[in-house]
Amino acid sequence: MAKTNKFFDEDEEDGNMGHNSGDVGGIAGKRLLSIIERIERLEEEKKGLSDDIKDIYTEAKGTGFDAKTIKRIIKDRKKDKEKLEEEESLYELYKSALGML
Amino acid sequence: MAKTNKFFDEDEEDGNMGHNSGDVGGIAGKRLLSIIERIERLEEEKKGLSDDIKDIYTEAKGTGFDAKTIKRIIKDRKKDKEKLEEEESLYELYKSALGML
Amino acid sequence: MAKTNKFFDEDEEDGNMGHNSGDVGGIAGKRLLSIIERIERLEEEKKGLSDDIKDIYTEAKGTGFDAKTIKRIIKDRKKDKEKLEEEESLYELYKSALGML
Amino acid sequence: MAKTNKFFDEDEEDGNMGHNSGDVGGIAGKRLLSIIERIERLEEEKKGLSDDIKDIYTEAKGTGFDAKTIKRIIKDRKKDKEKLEEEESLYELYKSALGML
DNA sequence: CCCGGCGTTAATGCAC
DNA sequence: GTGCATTAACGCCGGG
Repeated sequence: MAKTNKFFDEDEEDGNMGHNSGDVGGIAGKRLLSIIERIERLEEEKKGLSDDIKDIYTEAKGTGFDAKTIKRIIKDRKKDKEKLEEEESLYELYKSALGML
Repeated sequence: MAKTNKFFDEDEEDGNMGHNSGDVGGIAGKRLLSIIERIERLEEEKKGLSDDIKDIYTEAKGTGFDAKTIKRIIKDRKKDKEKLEEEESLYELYKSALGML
Repeated sequence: MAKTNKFFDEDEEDGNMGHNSGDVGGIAGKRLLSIIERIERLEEEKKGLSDDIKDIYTEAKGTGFDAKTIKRIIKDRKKDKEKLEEEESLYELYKSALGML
Repeated sequence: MAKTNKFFDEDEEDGNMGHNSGDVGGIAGKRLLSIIERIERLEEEKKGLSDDIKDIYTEAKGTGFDAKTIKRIIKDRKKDKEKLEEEESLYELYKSALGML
């Protein structure tokens, strides 16, 4: 097997376990489950926020605004912010190159 | 103008205003700005969560787990069990028809 | 099974075949294979074109041009062709209401 | 200027030209345009092929095949057999560790 | 030579 | 159900 993986590639201390049983269902399984559940929790929160945003657009449309144009404005504002950050990072880079950090 | 819009399509009460003054810069502008800022706030929170998720994957990789497989598992868990089996059986059927078994 | 599929959902004329054997390995399999091979052929051609494009970028870089900037130019030229004036005017209107001009 | 560029960074043979006149509008401009147009031509061809592929999927759906499954099959056929089995076994392992079998 | 970031492209979900 | 907007996956690229 080329790829390392959590279950089989580490040295096995326990010589008594059956072939390839490893940590299956054991500690690594618990860690894996923990990772998965943390991610799932965060994704649910993300989904909640997406729904909130969608609600705002729906409401805005209901009062006569055009959602597509609003999205475009938001994109513009984002771009402006990024441009400023880009300038900042270039500034930091130059300072770094000059040993001013 | 085909599309309704917040600024020009409503009945105008004030016959004295100069050309195109309407609500521009006034109440509708304030409402629009409020909408935009609420959305931007929520999108920032979403971005934060996305970053958190990315961190977890990074950490998981660092301890020997395979991110791609984890994503696949999470996808499975989201999917209705019946639908999943249906997809699998169709997949096997096609492979069988192609002599890929 | 909810989804229609080429092999099992059509009325079976041949009452002698085993349950669910259908066209597996037979005519539908041939049609499926044909579909797949046609798609694969086209995807190979696409890959060839992608490689050609990549070669041009490599050559351009070799003679002192900046690939990233060229890509940006090409994107701009594409966008120019797509621009819709109606959206443009509404966009300007909203920006005006926000004092973004 | 950090990045090389076709117009200003080369040694100037012609000492009489004004500051920064370089090849702008001259030979390098022609070469750049040629590069861009060659790329655009190839990208159009790519787009044509993409459309052809889309047509085949549409047709396949029209005769009862499932596009999603076909895509999965094509993906499989592209993938190295050994790598595919490796992925599958890791996937099964993770499911086993999670008690999803 | 590996890795993380980025740009492109495919897949999903949503609105009409 | 179809087209579109968002989101996720893939592959390339430059830097460490």
